[in-house]
Amino acid sequence: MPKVVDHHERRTLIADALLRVAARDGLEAVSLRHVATEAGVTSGMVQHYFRTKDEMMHFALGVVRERNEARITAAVTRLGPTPTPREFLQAFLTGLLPLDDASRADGLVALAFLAYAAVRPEAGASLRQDAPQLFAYIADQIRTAQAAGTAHAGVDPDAAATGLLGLTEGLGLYLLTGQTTPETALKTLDAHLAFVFSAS
Amino acid sequence: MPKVVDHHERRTLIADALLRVAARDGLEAVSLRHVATEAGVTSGMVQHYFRTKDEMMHFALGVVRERNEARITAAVTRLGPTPTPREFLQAFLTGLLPLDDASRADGLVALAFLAYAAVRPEAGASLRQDAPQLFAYIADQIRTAQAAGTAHAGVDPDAAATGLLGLTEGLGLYLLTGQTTPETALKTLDAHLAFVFSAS
DNA sequence: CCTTTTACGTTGCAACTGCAATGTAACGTG
DNA sequence: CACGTTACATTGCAGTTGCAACGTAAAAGG
Repeated sequence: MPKVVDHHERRTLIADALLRVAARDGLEAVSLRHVATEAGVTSGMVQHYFRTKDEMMHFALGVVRERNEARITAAVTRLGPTPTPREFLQAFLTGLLPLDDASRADGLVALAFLAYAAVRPEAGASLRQDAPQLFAYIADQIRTAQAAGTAHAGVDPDAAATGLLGLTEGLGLYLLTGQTTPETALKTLDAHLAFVFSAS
Repeated sequence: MPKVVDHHERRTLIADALLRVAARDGLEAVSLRHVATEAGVTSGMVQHYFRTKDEMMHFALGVVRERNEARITAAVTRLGPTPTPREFLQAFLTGLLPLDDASRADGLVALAFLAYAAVRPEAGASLRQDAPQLFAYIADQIRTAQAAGTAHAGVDPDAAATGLLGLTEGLGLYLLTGQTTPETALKTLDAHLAFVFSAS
């Protein structure tokens, strides 16, 4: 085995360059040569690590997902060991929002990929795969709170979970397009949480 | 003045072809020649009615907005003369959701344009321009309901308006990506309306 | 040392892109 | 019936695209 290099590291390096290009100029500006120059390598090297452009795109999509996941787990672990369901959800959903520059850039890319995947079923599947568990998990949090008496018993956990996630997604969109401010978004999210959970 | 043709009609014809291409293959598949063949005309004609591709894009974006607007006003006028704020909002927000095939196609295109505009500030402005009035209008509906005693007095009308619109947008996204069903989306929207308004 | 495998770099190509340029036919107007 | 304006169609061009083909250097294994 000659000239050993960390394949995954190289691929991530290239994918990072791709994401920078996408965040700056949009996904349609992503070409082999653009990504290569952005990464400071030759286009031949890009071709060496990704046999096709679609393969590169797919890998980059995975990187975005990983980063988002990392952001959320970071926000949640910052909470401490035993958060209440409401605290947990508040941190979780806030972690989903593009509030700082880094997550904003990722959000823009994610938006571009969403449109990209909307007309490419096979790429869309990769986005959809973990959604059901997410819904179920959030619904469970609400059920737990209901059992503990800290959430209103009247609300349907599943509908509430969909509502919370959908609202977060929508607020994220508004943030990305500049139709609202971080303060308003956070306030709105809190207001919705107040609908689901009992006083404070 | 020779050979009189309805300019606007031709442009709409071309824009419609563009939207079909965009809905089927994504915005990046939109090229002069693709649009021309889809419309069944020559690329020369497309160039005749749009001096540049950006001009064509911008026009098509306007068509999408108009169609959306028409859909909403249709849903609202279907209500009858004196709807309650809740009925009105229910119809309004439901009209925003991509529930049938036609609005779904438009929604996909709108999503693509959103990503497109996210990295093109001048195009983004065209999307943002009517948002503030929309927010204010919805907030006013809630205020009216509060004055009439049909909405909970405790809720902040502005936050609730942002919440309703954001949720609708998020649900629309979930519908487009197939992460939820129309039934669930409508149920979730209803549940959120129930948070804001007093018992049905 | 020598061979084989890997890691690139370079070049080239066919396809496509937006767009300018140029042509032609038709129609209303003087 | 000219004639100028408008409505297209055709062609061409420079730039970009994804990708294949080929080349070279280096390092591990025999």
